[in-house]
Amino acid sequence: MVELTRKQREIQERTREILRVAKPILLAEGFQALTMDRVASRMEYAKGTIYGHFSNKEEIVLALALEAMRLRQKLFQKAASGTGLARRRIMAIGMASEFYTQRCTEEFQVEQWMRHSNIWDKSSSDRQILIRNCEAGCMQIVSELVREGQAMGDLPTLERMSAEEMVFGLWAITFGSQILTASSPSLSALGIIDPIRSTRIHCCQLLNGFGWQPIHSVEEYLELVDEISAEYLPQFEQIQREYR
Amino acid sequence: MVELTRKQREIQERTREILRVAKPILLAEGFQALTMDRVASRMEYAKGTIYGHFSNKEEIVLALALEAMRLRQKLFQKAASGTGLARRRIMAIGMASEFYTQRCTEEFQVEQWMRHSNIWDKSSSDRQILIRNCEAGCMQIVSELVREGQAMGDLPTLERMSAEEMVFGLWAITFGSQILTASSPSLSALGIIDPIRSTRIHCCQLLNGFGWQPIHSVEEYLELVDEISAEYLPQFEQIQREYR
DNA sequence: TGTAAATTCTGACGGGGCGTCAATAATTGA
DNA sequence: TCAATTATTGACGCCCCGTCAGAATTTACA
Repeated sequence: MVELTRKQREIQERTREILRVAKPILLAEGFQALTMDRVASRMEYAKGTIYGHFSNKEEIVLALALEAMRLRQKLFQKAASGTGLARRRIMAIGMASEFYTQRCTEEFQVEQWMRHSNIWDKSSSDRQILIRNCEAGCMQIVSELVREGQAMGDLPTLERMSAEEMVFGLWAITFGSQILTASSPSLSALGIIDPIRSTRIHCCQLLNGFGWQPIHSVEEYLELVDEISAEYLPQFEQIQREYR
Repeated sequence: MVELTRKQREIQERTREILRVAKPILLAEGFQALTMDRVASRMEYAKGTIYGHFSNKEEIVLALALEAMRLRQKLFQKAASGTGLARRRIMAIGMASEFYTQRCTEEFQVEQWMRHSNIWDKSSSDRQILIRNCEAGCMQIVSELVREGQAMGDLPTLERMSAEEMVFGLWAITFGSQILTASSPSLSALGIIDPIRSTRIHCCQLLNGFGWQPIHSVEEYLELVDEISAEYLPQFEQIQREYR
């Protein structure tokens, strides 16, 4: 690693400070409210200085998103490195994902901002690549578990369906649920009282559908989920604390 | 219905014209590029006149989105009113949804813009309600089929899980897949070669997981899907033509 | 320590979009 | 025909973006 001069360290620290200032603005008042002038005046620096760190406000959002995704990846790693059969550890990843959405609300929100095409398209491809890599990292953690399940004989391999494609199903179901939950405030008016419970059940049924042993009844599964949840919660909270 | 004066009809026609002008701008160049000045100058009207129809550009997007969702709803209705058991008709709705994403690309995209919180939050609650109602309408079409399946004894009812909550699973999986497909250009780099096929399989496995008779093997299911697809395609295309 | 070069910081500026509203034009109705 | 009503216009004030010439500060070296 290259030695950094005091100046360089100061600049790096300021980059972090910009993100610290920008985050609450973005989260509390939305992307419109996040203006470079505002960030600058809150930091008591001139606007030009901020532009020295981020060439537009979209870059700030992507930088925040990368931090957020790193946290997600750590939670996934922790879940994947737990005990038990592959299916149990896949479930733990489900819990990690739930924890992230529920307890790291702000990070989850930032990830949503990142996906907005206005924002994504205006930021540099360097930063986009970093994020894609992180996404691929998360994906890989899960698909390794699927491969493990297949290798152990717990999960029948399907003709022309890779581990990644199976993960795609779980990803879609949790991601879809989360987006719908976040963007349809009237979900309960539509008859969906407890979307988290529903999502858990759907994941279970999907895994059952694929014949992943041990098959669980919904009741068993929900109990098991609570058990796993209790087991990992302290570890997830630890990771969250370290991140702040 | 109230009689409209010539003037009123002209105004209504102009509202439609605004949407016609705005749509390609939004789709080809994004929300940034959609400016009131631009719409006005293309229509050879003053900006103020446009503001007489839509009080901001977000409203234009929501108006476009409502049109799009009406089309979706019609496709769903057609699928739901087809022949066969409830499970077959649910599959037809899957095909409708696929058709919409694949062949009504523009409408699907507009729906995505609508979901952006910047846009959603800035438009009037009147329009939001119209959209919510349309969404609820789509939901209801599907949940009726679930109830029918339960009533016929093909689908076991689950303790504390409503028809709507089951639909939520299908909705999440298709919606999630579609968003991921649309927003992750690198999906094939992640190992997901054919996301549509994957999504079909996941839906099948979810329904299998819930024990919805007749249970299909993946192979059977994929063949059946092709058959259903061929059956409905002309009808879907007809609806699409009427809409344009 | 003094000073010239290099680096960092500043904020005024041009460009552009938003939404408004007083003024103007067109239409209606008596 | 003409006053009242309704529709249309576009200049205006406001705000934000991203830049860049010049001021301020730091560094390097005699």
